[in-house]
Amino acid sequence: MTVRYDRKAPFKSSDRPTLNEVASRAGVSVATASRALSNPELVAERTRHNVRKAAEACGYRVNFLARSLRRERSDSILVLIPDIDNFFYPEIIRALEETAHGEGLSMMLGLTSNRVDRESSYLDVLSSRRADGLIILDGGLDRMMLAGVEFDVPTVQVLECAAGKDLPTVRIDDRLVAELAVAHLAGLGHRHIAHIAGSSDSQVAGERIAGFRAAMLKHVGQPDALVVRGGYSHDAGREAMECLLDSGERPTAVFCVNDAAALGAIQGCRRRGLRIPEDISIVGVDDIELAAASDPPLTTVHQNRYEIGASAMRMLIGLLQRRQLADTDVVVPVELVVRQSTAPPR
Amino acid sequence: MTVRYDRKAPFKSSDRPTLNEVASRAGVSVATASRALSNPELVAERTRHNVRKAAEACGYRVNFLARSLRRERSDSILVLIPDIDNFFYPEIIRALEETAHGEGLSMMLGLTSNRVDRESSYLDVLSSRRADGLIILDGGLDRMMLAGVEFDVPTVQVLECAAGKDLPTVRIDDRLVAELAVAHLAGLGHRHIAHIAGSSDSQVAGERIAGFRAAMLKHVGQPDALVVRGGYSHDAGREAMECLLDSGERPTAVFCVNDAAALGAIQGCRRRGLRIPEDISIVGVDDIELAAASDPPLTTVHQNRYEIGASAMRMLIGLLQRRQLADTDVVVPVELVVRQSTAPPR
DNA sequence: CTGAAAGCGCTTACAG
DNA sequence: CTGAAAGCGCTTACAG
Repeated sequence: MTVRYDRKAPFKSSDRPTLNEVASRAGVSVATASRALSNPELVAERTRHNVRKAAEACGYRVNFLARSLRRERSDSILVLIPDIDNFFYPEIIRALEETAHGEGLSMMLGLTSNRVDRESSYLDVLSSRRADGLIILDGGLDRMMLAGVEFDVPTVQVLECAAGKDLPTVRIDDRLVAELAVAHLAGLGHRHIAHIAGSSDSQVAGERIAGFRAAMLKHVGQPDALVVRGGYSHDAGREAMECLLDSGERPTAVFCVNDAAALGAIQGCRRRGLRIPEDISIVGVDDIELAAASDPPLTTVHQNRYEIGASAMRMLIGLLQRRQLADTDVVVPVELVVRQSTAPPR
Repeated sequence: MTVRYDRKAPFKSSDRPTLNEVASRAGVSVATASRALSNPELVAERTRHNVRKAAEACGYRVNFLARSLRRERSDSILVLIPDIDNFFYPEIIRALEETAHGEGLSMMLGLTSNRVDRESSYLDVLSSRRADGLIILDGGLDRMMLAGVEFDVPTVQVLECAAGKDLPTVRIDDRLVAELAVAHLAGLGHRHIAHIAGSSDSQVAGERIAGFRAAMLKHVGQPDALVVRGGYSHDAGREAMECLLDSGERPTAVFCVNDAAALGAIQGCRRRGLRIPEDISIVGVDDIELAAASDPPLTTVHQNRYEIGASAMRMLIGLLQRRQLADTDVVVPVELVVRQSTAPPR
């Protein structure tokens, strides 16, 4: 490997061969050189061959900036996520990236910390044509709509897709998530089931609460089941669990809004001297890597995060190519995974 | 919020106002309009004001593709990481992104899965001028050098910076990491200390092994201390620990190559009926979020991942601006964090 | 302080 | 199948 980058001299892009160079080496016009490289079927085989050899000989690489300016598209996608530290996102990002890369698109990543100012500053990236489309996770669009931000770019919303009813979305059925969890626990014989919920401004949390109540009515005949506000983090789950136990409540099972909270809840139970699953059964949601590795391994509702990411990117690519929008609202299936954190009540 | 994007009609970029439009609204030439917007100090105050008003009136946004073509830089950075599922990377990515965004640069993210083909396919992004510079994590450059890939773009290597001695790097002192861990354990009175190491092709793993041996010699006077091959994952740590115990070895303390392996090792100990820290003390490296939340909270060598990412991006920005390269090899400090997974031997 | 002009490197109707 | 020409939307020496 030769590292040709010279740190003393300025990095000159003009040293690089252009299509002009290729064309003259091959003895054709730049138009023909362009065709030979980008639309080979428009050109005689002989010409094609000559141009390709010339391009290779001088190490030609197309200048995407020029191509993009001319074609009026950047072949780049902007992905906005609120918080990359969340264990939930990395696999979605991987799916997005691999799907984009497979189609020859680049992926720009923007982190918003759920802040409208960051979100709207990224819309500049779109409006300045650095990206052709937007994939936005977890309700960013909602916030922007509330803040009155205007935008006009092909967009797919992923999860937390509340307000933008009109935009294409990829999500899961959060009521079904709760139904699966409660049906499992009720099937084991539990009747005192509590729900540690997400933060109150989250649409996902709301749907899971509604699903929990509906499922409790259906399977246990209990309309006003116990719901505690918690959050999506380990700490939030632990604190909610400790509060719950300290308040004198003693459910035999707890359905937690996600795995992080469920793992926190397990820790909270332990601190109060309770064993899992002997004293309390715990169910999470997400099926993060840690769920299987925890002690005990966590029963949870699996989300296919790769599929969520891949669907979203495919949908956006379809939008950009103006294919029909048949699947304008994809619901990715979920599935209960039974492990050792749940057991019949004693 | 108005969603002006019309799904039936093609998305026409030509609907958008150009500098030409702004110029004629303001009654000046495009040259002056450009200056008023990009280099306001070159223009009379009156003119500046008129141009800005005109730009605002028609909702003008600069076309970055055109600007980039003209300026011969994309104001975009490519970041290549092997594996986003690793808990270690997200905070580095956040630091990279925030630092880049703070300088008005976009960040493109490429995932390589440690595969040379993916890595070199991303070099195309550089050579086609979609990005001005490269930040590469964890030895990708090494592999490419071995594979004979050529490239010539401003680059900063982060961690696992073996072969490219000549390129700017940001890393930690992996020997010091081992020294801190062993000194702590030896200070508690441990003499039978084992090391669960990383995979053998990793330079980081090699340095930590070397540091471990040196520290064992220094603090315990034992030159051939026990080293077991493990890996960077929870499972690898657990399996290594189980192997170690099953082989009849019974160290009183174990220094693990990272936190994931350390948490796995704790689980392995538990499965063999051993308590942490009463029977065995465990030290990790990284200080991932989980380290503090685990049971018991893990003693570990903290890496400032945010600083690693931010330094790398700052260094690359410096390179691109041809500032001097004084700090061409930054070593980010590490620090021992003592929690409850270590105690004196019984 | 301002404008006319050249040019960044491509792609693509339009003729031939 | 190929070439000459226009143009994507900017920025920046160069004159004035």
